Amino acid sequence: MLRSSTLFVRTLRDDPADAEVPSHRLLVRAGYIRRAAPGGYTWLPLGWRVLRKVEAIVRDEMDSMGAQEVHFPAMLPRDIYELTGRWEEYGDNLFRLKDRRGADFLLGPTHEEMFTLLVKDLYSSYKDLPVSLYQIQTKYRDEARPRAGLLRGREFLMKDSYSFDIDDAGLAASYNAHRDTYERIFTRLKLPYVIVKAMSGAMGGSASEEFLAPIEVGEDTFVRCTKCDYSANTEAVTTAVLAPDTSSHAATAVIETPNCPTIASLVDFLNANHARADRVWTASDTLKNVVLQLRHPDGTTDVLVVGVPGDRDADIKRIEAQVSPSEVEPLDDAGFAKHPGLIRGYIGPQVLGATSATGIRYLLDPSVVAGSEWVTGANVAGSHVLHLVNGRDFTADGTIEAVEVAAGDPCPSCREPLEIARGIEIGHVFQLGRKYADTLGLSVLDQNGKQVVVTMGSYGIGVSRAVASIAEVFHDDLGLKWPRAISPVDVHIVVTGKNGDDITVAGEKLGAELEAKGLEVLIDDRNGVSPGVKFKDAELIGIPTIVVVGKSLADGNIELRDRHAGTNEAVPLANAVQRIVALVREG
RNA sequence: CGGGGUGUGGCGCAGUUGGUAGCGCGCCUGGUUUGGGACCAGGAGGCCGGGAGUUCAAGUCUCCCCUCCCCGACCA
Repeated sequence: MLRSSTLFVRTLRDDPADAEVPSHRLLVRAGYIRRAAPGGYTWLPLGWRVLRKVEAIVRDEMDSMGAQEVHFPAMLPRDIYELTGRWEEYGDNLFRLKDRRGADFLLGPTHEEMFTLLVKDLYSSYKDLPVSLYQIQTKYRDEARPRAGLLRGREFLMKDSYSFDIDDAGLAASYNAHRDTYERIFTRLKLPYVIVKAMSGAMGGSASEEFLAPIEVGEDTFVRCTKCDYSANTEAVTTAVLAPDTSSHAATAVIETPNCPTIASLVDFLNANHARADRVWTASDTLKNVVLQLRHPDGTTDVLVVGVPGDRDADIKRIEAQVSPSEVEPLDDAGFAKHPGLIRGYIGPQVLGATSATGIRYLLDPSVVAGSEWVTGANVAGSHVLHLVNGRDFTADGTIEAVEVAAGDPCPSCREPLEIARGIEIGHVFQLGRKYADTLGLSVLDQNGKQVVVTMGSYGIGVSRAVASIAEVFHDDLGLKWPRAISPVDVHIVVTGKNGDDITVAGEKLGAELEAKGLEVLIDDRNGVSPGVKFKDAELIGIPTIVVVGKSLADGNIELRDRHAGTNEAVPLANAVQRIVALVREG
């Protein structure tokens, strides 16, 4: 039985000044964690219990899916990470250190290399596969900006697992098994989640999905449909395919538009001097041509122009994800100087495209559908052109997802509006493919005696981050409200009596009886502490069931308080054990 | 890494034109209290983030560095 009188904890009456987000504030205030280093936290007894419970659930489900637990050192030698180039590639995010002989080591930020080499070390036949291995391990990343307490630290606890398969079908099966397991884990943790498509970037074609807990303080932005179950990382959203515009259009007409280098000035000018009969001109009638520079890995550069509706912004990150590994930036003045055909503020697609006069590559956002009509630059300073039709008057070299995704955009799956939300990344499943196996030489003999490169998946759950995420979901103004499965104890008994009186004796007896039934009990046995203080502490600490043994004992009752529901029920002392055990057992 | 803020007993804060640090909570002792963060009396506890400088004298002024928080960049 944990006793408040001796428990190593100190609750704080005031919020710590350096904590902003609720999980950080409350975990410190209720005595679960203390900051020990930049981006590093000490787990106090109550917090350590919660962390271990989360860990136990993760372990239980991983074992159930047939994954096997191993444990690597956190301190790893440089040479292995040289093999995959990640000693350099990781940059400043990698903690590097030297031993007494000057040899380089690192603190593992993730363990793909180690797992790959371990399997290579032990296995050499297709008969050994598939296999999934995992560990629950402290990870180190020298984050540029640790923030929000446990949500982004430089040292944190993570479950990482890796699957090894002989072929793509096997990888898909392992991936799905992990995905299903993650769903079970987060369900047991009571963490709400959405599974969003993530960009797989340079890895090429592999599936990757993130599990996001939809919480405002999260760092990841995603979209989800207001109607169907579509959701995706903002970078990975695909535009709903719209029907071509088949209406007839007037012939193009070049007009003088002095001093209209911006979309806003152009729209104002049009409404003042070329008013439409049916409605006013808006930014969405204009075609904006964004000039970008691609920087390729070999150091060469290219100019790319992207056409987007004038009321939308281009999302450089999203574009970059599609031209990876090239980097994307706006074309600078020097770049413009090399392309006199590009008249800033008056660029139109008539001079763009691989087969055009300039030869500059030109891609359209899919929202610029075939047959649609636009107002755009005439490639002459002070002139624009009306009624320019995609397909009739100009063509592009192709399409690229370019506009910044906005709330209200149509869902690619059902056309209903999308909404934008924030989330905490609590898990990630990723089909790695053969990247690491190729580089590190992990292959096995197949049934024909031929060497086959193994295909891998990697899967992560932030265990310490999950604790913070749960605290973000389950709290109120008074304090934390843990789900039963991960509460540090099952029951918090508050006795309001003095040492040795009937109330205290009854409280102690109840605690012992509950413990005998297998429940974990915290009893507030502090002498001389006023009931108000004990109630406040109990609410702050957030055990889901609070039992008050106090003045109602005179009527033979105890009080059963539900921290989640906020209810307070009088229960005869004689029935208390049975009631409380039933409550805890039903979860 | 850019921008903004911040740093003073365990926690929250004050500290004037430079004169050697104070309040509330918490903690200790004694007493009175005991159903919503009690009261009285007496105590303990601080290299004022660090370093260098200006000055007879620095929490306070100057310079450099660091921390933490927020926004952005970055983030398997």
